[in-house]
This record gives sequence, structure tokens and C-alpha cells, in this order.
Amino acid sequence: MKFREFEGEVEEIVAESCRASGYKDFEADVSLPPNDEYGDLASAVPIRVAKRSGQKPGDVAVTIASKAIEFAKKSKYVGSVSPHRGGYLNFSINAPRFIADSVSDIASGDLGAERKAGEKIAIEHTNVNPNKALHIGHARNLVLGDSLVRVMRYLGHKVQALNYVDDSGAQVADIIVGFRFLGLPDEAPEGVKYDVYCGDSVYAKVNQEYAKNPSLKEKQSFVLKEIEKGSGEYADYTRAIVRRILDSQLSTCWRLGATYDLLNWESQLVHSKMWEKIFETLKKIGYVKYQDLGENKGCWVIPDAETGEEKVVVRSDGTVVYVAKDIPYAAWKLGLSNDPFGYEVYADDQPGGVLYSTTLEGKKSGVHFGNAELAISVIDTRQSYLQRIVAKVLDKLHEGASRRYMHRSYEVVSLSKKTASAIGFEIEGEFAHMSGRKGLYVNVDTMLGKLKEKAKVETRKRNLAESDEWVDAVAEAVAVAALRYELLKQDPDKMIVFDMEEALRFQGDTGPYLLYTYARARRILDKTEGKPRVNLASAAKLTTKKEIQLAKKMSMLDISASTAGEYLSPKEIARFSHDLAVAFNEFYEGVPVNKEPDPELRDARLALVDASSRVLAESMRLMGVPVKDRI
RNA sequence: GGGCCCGUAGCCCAGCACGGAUAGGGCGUCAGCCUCCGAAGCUGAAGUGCGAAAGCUCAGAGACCGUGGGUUCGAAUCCCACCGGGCCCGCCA
Repeated sequence: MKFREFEGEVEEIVAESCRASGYKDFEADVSLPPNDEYGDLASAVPIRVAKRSGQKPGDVAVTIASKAIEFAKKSKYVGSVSPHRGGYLNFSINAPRFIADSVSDIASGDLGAERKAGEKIAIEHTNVNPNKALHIGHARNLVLGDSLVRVMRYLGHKVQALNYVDDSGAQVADIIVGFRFLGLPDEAPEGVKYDVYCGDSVYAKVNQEYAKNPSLKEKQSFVLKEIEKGSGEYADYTRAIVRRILDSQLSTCWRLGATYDLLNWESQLVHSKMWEKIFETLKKIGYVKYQDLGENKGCWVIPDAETGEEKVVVRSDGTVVYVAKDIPYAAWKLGLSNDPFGYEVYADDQPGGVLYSTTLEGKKSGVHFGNAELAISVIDTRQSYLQRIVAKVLDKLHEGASRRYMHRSYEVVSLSKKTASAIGFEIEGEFAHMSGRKGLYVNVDTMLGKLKEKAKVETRKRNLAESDEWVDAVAEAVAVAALRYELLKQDPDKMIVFDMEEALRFQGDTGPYLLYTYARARRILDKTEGKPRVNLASAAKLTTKKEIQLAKKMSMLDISASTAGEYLSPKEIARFSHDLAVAFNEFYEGVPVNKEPDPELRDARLALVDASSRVLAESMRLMGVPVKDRI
């Protein structure tokens, strides 16, 4: 997009004019000034030069500026250069040319980043145990992961979105225990989602019973052993139940706008024997060691050179611990071991395209997964230690492999005191961590329901003539927008203390604000007699600060997205979208479009509305925030 | 005991990667703006001066950036220590 081109020119000018002034080896750093009264881009290079040469920064700035002014004459988008006595070089943009070019690029559909040779990237996210419905903590994972998938694709990478299903763990076994040993019905009551039923009723009930009746725990280990076998009555039954719960979870994921390319099953990973091969290699190189005495007697362990501690990977009974399942999964993603899987269609009705599943039956379906150049795992921060162990082991399998394995960690979502109280838990501090066992959580479906209810009221108020179906569809979009944006905009390193009341806000820095802004822009375009078109002459009439601000902002999407990709930080897109929406609303309130008497100027403004709304829609798409023409 | 993360207005958050020009938003509070392209929005913080008006000009709420040191011409940003909060360090997943 054009702002980046402008930036490139400025960098070039700074570098050339430094050289021409006899200042060598200075990085031509360019940044946005704190205030646009200084200009549209600035460089602090004179300060650095002055530091080395002992001159005054302001004098250096004048010297370099005199050269820069000459170089700028050849440039396309640099309007003027001026030195600042504090030691800055300030560059202003050639607004008419910049706006005319930006608008026509965007109007022709060019919303993308500079296409580089895309990498093959595997992004793992969601990974919810198939025994319960998604709660808002899982939603944070999903939103982060799915937005990363979208951003990476926008940047031109070839992305595989992976969802890991732990279909053989204790949590699944608990559901089976409930059905088979506590006599709980394996059908949900009328009107209750299957995953909600299993999580809210079955899982909670089974855990209560464990506390009362410890012998029930033996049933759990019995079920686990049966599942492990992979065949037989219990294994088959579990497979069917897992599938029902998973499908129910997937409907929620899809509702949130997240889709996947492949499901990886833990049971298949275990049966694939990948671990056994890796284990042999690790034994051969002496990285895993057998302990014949001490507290880890009878176990295979890997040492941690830094802490001097060791991590058990194979228990004394020969079974593997959790991290030893993550290692082959990571190795498979990066193509560090042979691919034991076939691939088959799991769902062809997924909104974003076919969802595949691994299989050990050998069917390939003509598709390929794994073998990625980069693997990103969206996993909460509590697993950072284990993820570091996985990375270290990868390095032992293949020199430097850990550089291609990235853990996108994030803090958990907890509940505010008020919200905990609203669902029947009186707590000590200001917030409480969610707990599936205790039943202390807010389900995604519940939250979307509340958001939608409120959105319906708000939407109906503004659209008295519309059908119920129409209002429903809009309210659904508003609900999803509100939740996704809320979970995405905050830094992943910060805990979200979720408060129901606050999350129900549709004003200010929220998803619905973006939807509203887009609809506002569409309204202008729908009502107009004019045509969105602009040329150099009419662009020159766009002279107000609000118009220029909007034009600049809209052509920075690619810059924000690059940052988001580089730092695995999709909240950059949230900042961008909000800034763009603010710029649009200020423009909207500040200058007339359809009421503008000068038809040339009106059309130029229309073109600006058209282009900026396209960019807004694209940035919303990158966050998985739905877009509606009217709300 | 070892390690990771967080601490910025009454509340919630940006900014920290790459040190630089008046620390940005949102909520809330208060005051305005719908006969004027959608008020899920915008403007302002009793205002001053110029002007017929659009508007311009000046002024202008809320922050010891957890605390204390250090590095630097310059620190919210880098380094160290401490305080407060959260998390992890399992033959659970």
C-alpha cells in the first residue's frame, strides 16, 4: 500500500542525504512523529550524527535537510522536507498524489501487503478437550489463533490451521464414566447443546462423585485403558461420544468464525509409533536417560541443564507423559519425522472449506499436511515451561529446529468478582480463575446468547421495518464482533478479568463500533447520486486534516498486518481498525459528502469513503469480525 | 528455593521489540450537538480574542508511567534491586 511506498522513499532520501553530507554508517530510521504538525514521517538521524560528531543536532538537521530537499524532488510522494532545531528531519506527504494513488489502488481491490515468497506455516489453536463446551478462556485461544491464521494468509503465507483433539485423556474418560457407571443418560435434554450438557451436567456430576466415592476413580483408569487399546466396545463407544461432543464444539467455533484445515487426534498420534522412533533416537544420542535410583527410579528422563532438574518422559510403568506426546506432534509439524498419517475428509460443510482429519488407514485424499517451515502453537502461558522442553528436544532431533517452533503464549481469562457472583460463586479476591470441575466458567454460547439478546433490542430500535430474520442475523454478527474484538484487542501477556456487564458494551473501543462505522460508510455510498472517483486535480481539493488523516490511516493496513505477523500479535489489527474507524467518524462528522455542492469534490470524498470502508472491512476480516452493510 | 508474566488517570487498556519532540485511547463524570449523509456517533471540560458566518486563535479536566538506584545529552521504554499481583516448576493433561 502507498504509505509504505512513501516510507520507503523517505528512508532512501535520509540514507542518500546522510551520505551526501558526509555522514557514513547511520541507519536511516524513520518513524511516525508524535504529532502530525511536525510532518507525516520523521527521522532522528541528525541527533545520532550530532552525538558522534559533537555538533548541534539542529545544525546537522539543517545540513542534511539541504541535501534531502534536492533528493525529494525526484520522489513521488514526498511533499516537503524541513529540519527541526531539536535534530529531526520532518517529511510531509504530497497529499493529492498520495490520495489519488491510494484510492485507485484500493478501489481496484489491492488491499494486500507486498507479496513475499510465502512460508509454509502450521498454526495450532483451540485444542479444547472434547468433554465440554468452550468457555471464554478457550475463546481467547481460538480468537488469537484464528486471527493469526488470517493475518498470515493475508501476508501471503501458506497456512495450515490445526486443531489438536485429546480424545484419549482423563477428561474424556470422565464423561464415559458418567454414562456407563453413574447411569447418566448419553442423550442431552431437548434443546441443550451436546457439549454444554456433557460439560455442565456430566463432567461436573462425575467430579462431585469422585470426591464422595474414591473407588469410582478406578472406573476412570479402567476406561482409560480400554480407550488406549483402540478397539473394543469402550473404545468404539468413546469414539462415537467424542465425535458428538467435538461436532458440537465445532459448531461454536464456526459460529465464532474460526475454521480449521486439519484435526490431529491424540489417539492416532500415540498409535502412529512416532514417539517410539523419536525415543530411540534420543536414547541413541544419550539425551534421555534411564534412572535406576532416586525419586525417578524406573523412569526415562531428560535433563534440564539450566536448572539441574529432570523431566520424566516415560513413567516407570512404561507409559508416556503428556509432553512426550507433544514432541512427536511438533516433529511432525516441522517434517522432522516421516509422516505416518493419511488424510480424510472430516466435514465438507465447514463454512471456510473442507475440514480434514488424520487417519492411520493410509488414505491420502491428495492433500498434505505437516512438513511446515514454521510451527506456531497457541497455548496458554501455564504451559510455557513444557513448551520450552519441547523446543529443546526438537533441537536434539534437528540442529536449530527450535527456531522454527514458536509458542504463542497468552494469559488466561478469569472472571470478575461480580460475574462470579452472578453465576453463584462468592469469592475472596477481585477475580477468580475459571474451573471446569467446579462449574465456575462462562460458556461461549451463553455469552453469545446474552450479547445477541442485547444486540437484538438495539438493532430493532433502529430498524423498525425489518423482518425478525434480518434483525437476528445482524444481532448475531454484532454478538460475534463484540466477543472476538474484546478477546483480541488486549495484549496476550495480560490476564483478562472478564466482566459480563463490561463485555456487553457496544460503545467506544468495541467490535460493534467497527460494524457501525462500516455501515455508516456504506450508507453514504448507497444514498449517493455521485460516483466514487478521484484524480490528481480533485484529490487536491481534499485539504482538511480529517480527509488527509483518513487517507493516510487507510493505507497503513499492510504495515499493521506485517507487525502483527512478525510479533504474532493480532491485536495490532485491533488497534489499526479502531484508529481507522475513529478517523472515518471524524471525517464523517467533519465534512459533508453527498451534501457537498462541488460535484468533483463530492466524488473525491465518495472515493475516499469507498476506499477507507473497504480497508476497514478487510481489517475486520483479519480479526474474524463479521461485516454487515447495515446494522 | 528456581523461573516466567503483569504493575501507566476513579476504573480498563495503548505506547516498551527499535530510548528522542506536548505519555495515546476507552469506560465513567460534567457540558453541548439529531428539521442537516445513521446519536452503536461526534464535540468540548464553565472559557478568551477575531469574524456576518464557515472557521481561525489562545486557553483548557483527570497520570509522582509501582518504588529506589544506574546507564545516557535524553528513560514509561534499557540494566539492577526491591514492593505488590498472577502463573509455572507432577510418574496430571
